[in-house]
Amino acid sequence: MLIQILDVDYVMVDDKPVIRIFGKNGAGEAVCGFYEGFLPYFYVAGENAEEVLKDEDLNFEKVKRNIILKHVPQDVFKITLKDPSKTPEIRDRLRSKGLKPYEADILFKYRFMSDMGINGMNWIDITGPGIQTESVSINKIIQIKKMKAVEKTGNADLKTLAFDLECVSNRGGIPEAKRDPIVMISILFSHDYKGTDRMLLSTRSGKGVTYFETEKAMLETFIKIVNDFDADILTGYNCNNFDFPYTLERMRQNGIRAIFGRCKQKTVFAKSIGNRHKVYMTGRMIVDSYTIVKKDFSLVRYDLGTVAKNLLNEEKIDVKHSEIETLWRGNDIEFERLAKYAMRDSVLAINLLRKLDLTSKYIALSKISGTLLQDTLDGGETLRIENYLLREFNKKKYIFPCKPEPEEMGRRMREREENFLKGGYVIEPKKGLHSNVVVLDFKSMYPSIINTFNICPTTLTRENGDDVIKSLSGAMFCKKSVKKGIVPDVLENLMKSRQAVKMQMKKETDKEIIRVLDAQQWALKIMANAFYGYLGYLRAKAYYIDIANSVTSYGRNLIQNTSKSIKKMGYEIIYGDTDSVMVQSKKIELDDIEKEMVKIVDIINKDLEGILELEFEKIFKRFLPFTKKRYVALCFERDGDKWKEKMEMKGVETVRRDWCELTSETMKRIVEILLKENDVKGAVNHFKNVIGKLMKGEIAVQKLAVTKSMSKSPERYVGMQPHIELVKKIRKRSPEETPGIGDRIPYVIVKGLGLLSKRAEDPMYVIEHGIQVDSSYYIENQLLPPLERIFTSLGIFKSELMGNGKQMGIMDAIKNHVKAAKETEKEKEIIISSKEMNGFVCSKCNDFHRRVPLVGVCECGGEFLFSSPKGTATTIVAG
DNA sequence: ATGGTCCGGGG
DNA sequence: GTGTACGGACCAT
Repeated sequence: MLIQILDVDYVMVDDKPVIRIFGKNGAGEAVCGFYEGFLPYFYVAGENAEEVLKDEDLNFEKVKRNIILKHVPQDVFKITLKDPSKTPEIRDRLRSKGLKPYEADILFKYRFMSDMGINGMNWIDITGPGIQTESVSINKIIQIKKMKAVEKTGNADLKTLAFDLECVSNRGGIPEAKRDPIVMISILFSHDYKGTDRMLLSTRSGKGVTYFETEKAMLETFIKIVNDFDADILTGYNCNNFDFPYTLERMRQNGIRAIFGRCKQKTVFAKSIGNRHKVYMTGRMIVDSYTIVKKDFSLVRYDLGTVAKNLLNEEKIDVKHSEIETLWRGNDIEFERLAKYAMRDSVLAINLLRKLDLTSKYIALSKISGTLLQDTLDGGETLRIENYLLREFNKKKYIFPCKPEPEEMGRRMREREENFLKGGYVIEPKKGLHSNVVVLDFKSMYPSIINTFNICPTTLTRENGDDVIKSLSGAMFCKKSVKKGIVPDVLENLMKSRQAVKMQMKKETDKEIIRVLDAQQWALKIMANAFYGYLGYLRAKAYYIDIANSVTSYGRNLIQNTSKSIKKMGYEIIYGDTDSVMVQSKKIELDDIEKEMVKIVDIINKDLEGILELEFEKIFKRFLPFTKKRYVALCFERDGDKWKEKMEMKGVETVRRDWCELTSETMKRIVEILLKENDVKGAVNHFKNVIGKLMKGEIAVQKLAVTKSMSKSPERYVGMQPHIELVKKIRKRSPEETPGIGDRIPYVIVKGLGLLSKRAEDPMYVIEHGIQVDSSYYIENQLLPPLERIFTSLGIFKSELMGNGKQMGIMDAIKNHVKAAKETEKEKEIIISSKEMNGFVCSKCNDFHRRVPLVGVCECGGEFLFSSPKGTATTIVAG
């Protein structure tokens, strides 16, 4: 029978481990395969290992294996035991006698999967008799006699259950699982469950609600539903860190065993690490939409409301957290609103998963690396690389080192301090707004370097000789002809596979298959690119600083040489970073530019070694660099016989948590005017225009609001913060509207005297009462900081931006100051001095203000002086 | 620059 | 479970 592997674990039966493979067959049925007779083992180097462990019931076998830094097979012991859980103890005994264990920290399930050549989410063909057992909640159980991996592209039909909790705390703030009960559980099913796709469990009765007298009864039913529906995936929004740990704790409080995985003996449990949790469940997977969205999409905020609106264009039901208790205790209509709210959250969680197809990429990563999907989702790159490398090492009779122990970590850290890891080479960008700049980059630079120069832990050698290549940073590696490295080989395969998948995609017409293939080629790229980082990661099992440094030194050399050659051909280099150079074209039409550059690329490529290859990547019709690693560009990329246009921003955020909409909007528009319209004056005018509108009060108040959340009661805040001061204000004037702990509070800064925080106001209140917002604040603190950087790179200073009629006190002062300086051609110094200026001091009362407290004069009526960091006021502001 | 702390998401 | 460990923004010396 063919099954797709969802999870693997083992249990001890009669003192022997039995591996259990949880999967799904093509018909969408859950299947479990039992595999007996596989025993845990590991290796140790050192003659007296047998002597050290003579009292243990172990099997010793003397074998020859390859190890890193030795170039002939070594004698080692293969130690086989019966119980996987005994390994750490035996491993540590060996270590305490100075012996070096290998592969002694590999989870038993991964030992098995690696040896059998089976991967997470891949298909296997298992054959054997069917058996009956009460240990798992699955009907189809096969005693595996034969097993083999099978190539199959598609995925089994997976059942998903989304859930969401509501609980009330009578003390305000986040409910405490030890104390506050769950009052509602909403559930949404991906597949029909008893004629419905949703259920709402609650300890209060109402319309459309399944009522329970006690929380205990409700939780027991929840368990029953999960098991009955037999979900493959459980999801929720932030369920890893809230819903699961909370549910599990409530089950504990109620004396219920959390048996809702596919093993009837193992409970679902959560381990807490700080305020973070990791949830373990056998046979099913937990996919938290929040975790993935946060990783895969760039948004300002990640609350479910924002996420649903931006990514799905679906609305969350608007219930403030502080309202939940009121609604729960309220009348029927209020209760119904809470019920709808609860249900919607489950709907959104599952919609995120399905409509955004959040799992495909991770499934592809699992298939390639071998890691189980759950671990691919929870763990990082290191886990995937090590899982993959273990298999590749073993194929070549290499044994893999263990995780570094504290002593080794110490050594690595000291070594790194003396001989630190150097990165890529960055060419200083040429200032200004450029047109027709071409990006040439090295195709998979680091993987190609590793492959070309045979850089690998298995080729690293300390003995010089004819068959050795000395890298630019001084490390030595065996020549390919003598010994091909495992990592170089693996990378070549990954890159070749990716090309093959891309070719296949071009021929394919089925949308669903194209989607899977696209995820696959993406995952192959991700895996290939992760190797360099892995080899330089301090905690990696196969970390060697020489290796990481060799890779980057070749990279720097390549980019420098390439840049030099292109200059020799008579072209100007505008910018370059690590694996790319940006060249000034002499043509104007996109097609001409491409032809011109392809010629250059061909010349460069003739002299490159191995699989290294420079590529024409794209054209920046307009290119505006600010500093190293920060630029905006209007980019044209080839798309068949057409050109695809897009805006590209590197290191420049157009949205930030603490910026109001006006700032983001203005920034986007100005970048657009500069890049698309190539109109510097137009950009300046737009900026002036926005400022003009702002000062005339023509900007919608909502666009000026910044939202922050209140995590504790206002009294407990030590410093002064605008949104907290606003809460205090609201409490005084309309206590019934006071926001609660955890609520998000939007505010705008209004005109008036006194501290900034004291001038925070509710946007709605501002509109209703026609209060004026503090335009100076918005100019100085919201608009100028990000935009000034852009304009400065074009040689336009604050003075020019702020000029034009309107008297603005402080602004005018700066303007005059800059003007005076300009006359003596000393703009640069001004930029520096205005950067160093960190506040204002009143000339009369000596009061220090970090920000301009509006209208340019101090509260006492005195004028301001700029103040430098050292505290000395330097420049007098003219009134 | 570097180091520590706080907070996110959820209710 | 052959456990193993967040990450970015922001402040403070």
